[in-house]
Amino acid sequence: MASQTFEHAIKSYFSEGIDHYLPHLSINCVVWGYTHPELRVLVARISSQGDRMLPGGYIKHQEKLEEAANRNLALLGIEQVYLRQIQTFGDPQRITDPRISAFAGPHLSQEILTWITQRFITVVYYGLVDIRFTDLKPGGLGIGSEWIPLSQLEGMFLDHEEIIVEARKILAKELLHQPIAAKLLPGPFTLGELRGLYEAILDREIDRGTFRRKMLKQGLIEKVGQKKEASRRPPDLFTFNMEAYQESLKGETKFGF
Amino acid sequence: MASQTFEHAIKSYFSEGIDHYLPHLSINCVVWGYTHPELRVLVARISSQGDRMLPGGYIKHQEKLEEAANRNLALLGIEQVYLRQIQTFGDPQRITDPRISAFAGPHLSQEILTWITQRFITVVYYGLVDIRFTDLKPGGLGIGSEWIPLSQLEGMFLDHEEIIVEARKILAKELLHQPIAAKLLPGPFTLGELRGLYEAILDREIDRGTFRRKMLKQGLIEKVGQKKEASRRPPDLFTFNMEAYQESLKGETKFGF
DNA sequence: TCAAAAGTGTTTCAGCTACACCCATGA
DNA sequence: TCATGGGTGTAGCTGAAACACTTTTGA
Repeated sequence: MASQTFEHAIKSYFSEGIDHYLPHLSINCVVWGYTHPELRVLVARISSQGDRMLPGGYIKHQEKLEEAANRNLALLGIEQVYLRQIQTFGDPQRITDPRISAFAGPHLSQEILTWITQRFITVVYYGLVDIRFTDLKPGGLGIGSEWIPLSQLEGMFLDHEEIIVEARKILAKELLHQPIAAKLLPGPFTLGELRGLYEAILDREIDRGTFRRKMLKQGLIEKVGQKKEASRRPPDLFTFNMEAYQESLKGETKFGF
Repeated sequence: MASQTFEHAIKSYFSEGIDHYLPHLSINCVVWGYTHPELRVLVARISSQGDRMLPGGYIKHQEKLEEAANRNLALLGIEQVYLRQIQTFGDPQRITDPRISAFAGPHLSQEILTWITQRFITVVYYGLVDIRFTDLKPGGLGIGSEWIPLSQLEGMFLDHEEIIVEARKILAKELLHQPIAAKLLPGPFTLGELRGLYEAILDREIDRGTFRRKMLKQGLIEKVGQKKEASRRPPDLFTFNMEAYQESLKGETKFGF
């Protein structure tokens, strides 16, 4: 997206002043999206090479944690996203990255440099969005953002790759208890696509027949038509029924495979 | 336990100086124990009335989060406890409690008062211990600690009751995926006691026969003798087999009911 | 008519539930 | 002998897995 420097982005982020934020604390978000048949993560570029970091930022003095997460994501064009706090990373060693000075740029004030290199405890949220209805825009820390597949996590800043790996585990667990697919792929979708999503998250194959019966039996999705496709039988199209979805959250339904 | 004032405990806690700790950050622990047939939580008294808070404290500048949790628990006599981070609570409103000035005492320095009333983001851990092998000792913030049943959460400080309720939900979920009973009741125990633990956590009855077969089939517990008891058939005694326990953690075994 | 993916049917099996029945003990 | 809780047996249900079979389409 944008084509400014990371240094410029940092200055811009602190235009209000550093003392608007709580020291030692940061927010990071692992936002998941799905483009058949791949699971993707939102990352912010911090160099014109392959260096990347998780989207995030700092917390204002009178701001709730989730508000901070939402505000920092909104800077990238992600709004009204499903968010859940997953874990807080606070190892004193986590802020060491040899690239930090190279990225930051030579013209930052001492105040900002001190801020950037302090110890951070970062509260991590994960988010689920439908990539198809999301438009990224330049902004926030970083010089543009993008959706990258899980197989391309090279070059992540600090401990951000580790954070993503942890978030990945939580995602797999969560899938078995909550119908999170409804957030990643609300519809319309074919059962082939939905099954692809489950297979991507769980990292294994699922029998087609079993999958169809199980999903339909849950009563969370409903048929809305047929998809026109080339060279083969057109598959049914479904969407999640949001009323049934809300209802299901009350019970202890199992969504696993 | 001890019989000092909360004010004294606070002064003692800061004897090294406030600037040893990261501002705006605290640690709280929800430590679970089980005395047949009740689940209990460790709390610290902060008044001679029924006012209580979760054990916890602050984080040193070069200290890992889990180290901070362990250090603050060790002050109460809890050591080598199984700990897991569960959630971070950071609502700006969470620090308001009308009782705070009454508890703190009139002779605190301005520095300490400012510290106590700042905004805190608290990283919460939960712990599992066998109450039978635990000796509480006076120390830390608070004027003594005790194990209270879940039905007696009145008088908790700040949002600590809410934190316990959240931890309770996580405990119930966790039980289905990890053999956490091994930490609460390593053994020896009867299957009646173990079943009581499961029923307490899950808050429902479990069929005796089903429970026995399922537990034995998992292969995590082994018979070690018989218990002498009055007026009825003596039940078998079991312990967790820690080797099998460690092994089970690698797989994706289900421990649910 | 073929290939390909979607949809459906069916068999088998594992595991859980619920309940009945016995066992061992001290009063 | 009885009451009590512990241990065991078993019929029946549910649901998942695996695989075969049918359907629909454009090439």
